[in-house]
Amino acid sequence: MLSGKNRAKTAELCHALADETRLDILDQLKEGERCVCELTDALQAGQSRLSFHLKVLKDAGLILDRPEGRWIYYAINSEAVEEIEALVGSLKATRKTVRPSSRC
Amino acid sequence: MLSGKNRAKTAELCHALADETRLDILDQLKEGERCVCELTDALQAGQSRLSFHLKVLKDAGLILDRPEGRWIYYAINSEAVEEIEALVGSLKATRKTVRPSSRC
DNA sequence: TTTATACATCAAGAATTCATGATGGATCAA
DNA sequence: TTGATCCATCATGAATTCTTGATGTATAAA
Repeated sequence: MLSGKNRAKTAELCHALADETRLDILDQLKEGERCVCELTDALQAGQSRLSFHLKVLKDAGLILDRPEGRWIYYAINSEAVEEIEALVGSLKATRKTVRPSSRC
Repeated sequence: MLSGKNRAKTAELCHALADETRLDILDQLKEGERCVCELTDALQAGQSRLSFHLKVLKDAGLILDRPEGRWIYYAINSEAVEEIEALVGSLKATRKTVRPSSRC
């Protein structure tokens, strides 16, 4: 069951994935880590806009950052992707039986 | 890669899952189909509020509805859950290699 | 036919999210 | 030290989402 923290965590993770710009970012990161300026080039998006979306992804735990000199490299956190995959999978119906009761 | 329609579809499905009320609904439907009035009882939520969220879930294809007399029974669409599970899974990093180039 | 129930939908406002441009800190090169 | 680059963050407004209460339709019971 999705109770308490799981439900909130699932909502947060799904919200992070519920935006095309963020999905584009993740698609780029699938190829390997990237810094923000590379992403602005690849995605034709403004810097502050990408920073905003990167923060959403990072707060949700979906990406990791690694500062190096002037740059900050972002990479997918595969553990988090697997976590949300499992949470989503847990939504599948368990019973195939007909409804148990009707009280309306 | 998440290109075009897949990206939009993923965003829509994830958006549908990015709300605690809707996750609560799905959690109820895991036990079997339910009508709206049963959900209002179980979730302590107003009827128009549930109708709103049920519509979001239905538009995304995550639930199916079956009218019967005065009632409308909703049920999880397991195919859609599996679809989004696969789409989310496709976000996992493919390369483990170090970044290929730096041009900033 | 009248009344009650189940549900969708609408209208209005509150809350949240997103985009854009500006500002500032940190790092590095000159 | 000066200037340039990379990035986060802030401020503002636009857009979207969510909640609530009201209205309307269909079904079924009285």
